[in-house]
Amino acid sequence: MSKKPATPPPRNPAETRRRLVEATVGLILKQGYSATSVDQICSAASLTKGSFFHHFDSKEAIGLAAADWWGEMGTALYAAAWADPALDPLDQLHRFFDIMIGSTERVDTGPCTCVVGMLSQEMSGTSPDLRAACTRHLEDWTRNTAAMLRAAKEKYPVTRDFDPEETAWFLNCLWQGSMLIGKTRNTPEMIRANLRQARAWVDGLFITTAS
Amino acid sequence: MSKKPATPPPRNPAETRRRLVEATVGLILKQGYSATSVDQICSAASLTKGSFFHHFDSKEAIGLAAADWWGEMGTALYAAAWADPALDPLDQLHRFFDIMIGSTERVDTGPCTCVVGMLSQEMSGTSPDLRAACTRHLEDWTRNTAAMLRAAKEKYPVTRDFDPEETAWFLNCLWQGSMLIGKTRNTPEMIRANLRQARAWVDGLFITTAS
DNA sequence: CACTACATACCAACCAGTCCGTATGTCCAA
DNA sequence: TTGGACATACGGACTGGTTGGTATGTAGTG
Repeated sequence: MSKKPATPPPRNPAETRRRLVEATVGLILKQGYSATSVDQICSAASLTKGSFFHHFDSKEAIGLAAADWWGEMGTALYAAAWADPALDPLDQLHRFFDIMIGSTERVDTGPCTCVVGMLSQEMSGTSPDLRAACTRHLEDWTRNTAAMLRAAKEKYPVTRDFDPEETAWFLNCLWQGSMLIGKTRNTPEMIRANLRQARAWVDGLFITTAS
Repeated sequence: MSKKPATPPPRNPAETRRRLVEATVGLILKQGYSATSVDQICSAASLTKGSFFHHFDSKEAIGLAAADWWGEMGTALYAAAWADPALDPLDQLHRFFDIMIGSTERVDTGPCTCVVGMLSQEMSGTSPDLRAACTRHLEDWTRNTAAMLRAAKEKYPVTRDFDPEETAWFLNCLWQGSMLIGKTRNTPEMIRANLRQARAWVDGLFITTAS
């Protein structure tokens, strides 16, 4: 008989931290940041408050961590579209829309929603740090989207001039707004319809020999 | 000389109720619904909690009242665009965009934001009643927008077919998303750029002899 | 042993909501 | 015209529970 019990309390700080952040992300997606209490986070992560405040100085600190976690997850998700420079920029953009449409199909986690959008809406006015974190992630998203548009603009003739940066913000806002209003609806069908329209709009910017 | 003192304790329930609702609207716009306490509402309205709960059964009840107040204000604001059936539908749509652009110019009340968007984001997942109220107001907005698009579609030849309803939701989501992301930015310039792009997009749907 | 990772117990402030007292306006009868 | 009955409007103290955060203890680890 070994002295160690079968499942010794797994003393794993990195894993514990990850559990706390992921629990926070889940709660923010369900009920928002303000309505989420530290106690709820702790019980969702099967931990106590003492442990929580050992890993995070404040509730705001884990809000920042949740925003960053979400940003990294999003970057990884979208990487399939924009990370391959060999891919045709228009194909990149199509993959990009496919990924967004795909994220409306996971109904198990409730409606399609976004931690960064949630935090921007709730906390931009009261927490400069959270606001800055959201700004950063939104700018990352936009920068990558603008890069695809710019590359497509260089490769293909355009039907009318457009600013890739402005267009990227347009798409970002449409995406965030779709998730927001999508929460009030029973199906994600409207979100998908918006993405189809946006895709058609982007396609319409370029003249391709194929079509 | 009237018997009434110059400033009698203003026993005016309708006015009191209005003050409570408007204070709530202001606080929701600044810091969101969850982060707004009944005590804050009371002190903003210079009232006490006893009075508050005389007029409203719960915090949720004044949330509903705030949503409705906002919806009515919005309807009144947009009425200048869509209430005149004699107006050319494309002119209606242009006025519509002018009104939205105009509401980004009031910087005195902080960034351009929306009570219904706030409540949708924060409370759709936890309060069916608030969610229903938001759904209703968003559908009103979309219905009126779709009506303008439909009228324009009947009057002018179109460059490509489109569904007025779907397009209206597209515009609504863009508008909400613009206000959301606009909170993270220092100027409303991005919101205005989005509205300009949306206006150009709508214009591009129709063939007008003028252009 | 020193240090980290976590638990327990606790705090003052705050939360939504209740209770009750009081001031005010309304209606009706004398 | 007076005055009392009654409902409404509001003030203010209070409650049980929750909030974010702290102080302290203890067990595992190098």
